Amino acid sequence: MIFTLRRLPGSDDVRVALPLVRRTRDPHEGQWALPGGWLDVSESLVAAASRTLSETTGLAPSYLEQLYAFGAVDRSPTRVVSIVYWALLRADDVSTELDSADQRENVQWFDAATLPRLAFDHNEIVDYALWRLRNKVGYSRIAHGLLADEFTLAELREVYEAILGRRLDPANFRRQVENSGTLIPTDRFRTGSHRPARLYRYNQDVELADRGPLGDRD
Amino acid sequence: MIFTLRRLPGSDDVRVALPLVRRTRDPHEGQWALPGGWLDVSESLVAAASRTLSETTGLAPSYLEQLYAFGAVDRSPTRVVSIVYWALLRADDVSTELDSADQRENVQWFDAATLPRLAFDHNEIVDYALWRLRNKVGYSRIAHGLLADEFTLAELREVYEAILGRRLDPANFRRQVENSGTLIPTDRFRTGSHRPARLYRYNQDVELADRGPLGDRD
DNA sequence: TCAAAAGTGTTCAAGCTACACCCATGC
DNA sequence: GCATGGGTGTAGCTTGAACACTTTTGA
Repeated sequence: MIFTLRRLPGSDDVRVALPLVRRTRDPHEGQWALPGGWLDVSESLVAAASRTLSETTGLAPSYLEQLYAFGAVDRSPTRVVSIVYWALLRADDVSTELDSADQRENVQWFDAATLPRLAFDHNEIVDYALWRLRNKVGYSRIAHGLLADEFTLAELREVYEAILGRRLDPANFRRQVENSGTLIPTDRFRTGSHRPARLYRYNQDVELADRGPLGDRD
Repeated sequence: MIFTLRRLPGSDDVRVALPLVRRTRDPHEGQWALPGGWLDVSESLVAAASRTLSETTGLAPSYLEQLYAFGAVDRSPTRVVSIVYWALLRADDVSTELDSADQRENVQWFDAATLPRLAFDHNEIVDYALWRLRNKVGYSRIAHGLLADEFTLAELREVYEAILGRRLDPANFRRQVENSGTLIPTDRFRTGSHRPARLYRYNQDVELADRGPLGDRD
């Protein structure tokens, strides 16, 4: 499951988007489904997730984490246990790649809020992943995975707003994120419209204890 | 992975305890390991976890949740992917069963804080599960899974203290848990020493949004 | 000069912490 | 009576929400 942000063409809104693949074989042929693949005998779970991701989008994720193992007996005609991972892609990486994606005609990007009916139990999986994403944005720095190295506070706030689905007070957001100690101000500014905004970087030193003793392994 | 609470014989302290099984075959023969088993072709993941649990302890869990899927290539001589579940048992259920457990000589209960070196990567798995338990006690009502139907606030606080590993202020604990709306006071009291303490039940109606859209399924 | 975003200050309410204090029971 | 845990009250601090306000740019 791959998430990124896209600016809606007609409006100023930023939305969560994800790529789906059209099924070309019989269980649910023609329907859209999450990209997936089989685990190789000598391949770790993350490695398999990473490989599948790259086969679908041609990109390396900026964040990758196990979501859940789905194993109900009736979720597929044949018995399948899916160990689902979710990933974040930076918007600028995606945009440089969109043209080639057009050529993979069986891959298409969708707005996460308005998905069609998907194959298998994939709608439930997406719902759960979106719930995790919304939760996690509050207590970890995954927003970083959706931004370039340097960004303004307004851009960071846009990410939070897209994920949480509601507006945040710019003044309070600034203070909260500044006090968290995870941001380093640079001496560069983003100009172009109105008053220039200071650019920030994420502080790599702060441990987030995001995943507890699991850390970055597995 | 099975958790319960036990009162230390010598002291008044309550500690988190878990059962381990002694390996009787070659990878890590003789070492202690988490109970586990193979997934049947027509068996859901929870069902397999539940079955393994009952085969180990002869008991049904009061709480059962998927922990994580471990799939590093080198975690076992042969390739094994373990989808680990964790469970809670009520202390009183366990104590009625302890005698028969003595007969299963390859099963033994350990204090979670002072475990020996376990087989495979099982120490890491326990660490991660304990971290999840500590986190989760803060925002969900899993403490319920370690208590009888009716309990005093002091007993509930003991559960929190055992899991978190620190003392809590009785006055503040009372207010927090009362204001959470998850407890229903009964008109019964626990007598026997000093002033009788009111017994409480958990309010089954409150949704905890514990696992998000996953709910109790899978 | 004006619109609009960047950035600062202030107030209010809610929640948590520490701790003093009263209440009811067994011994 | 008195020790002890059950239970209540309260002052101080921190955090977050709301919103008024100042600053700096492009047009």
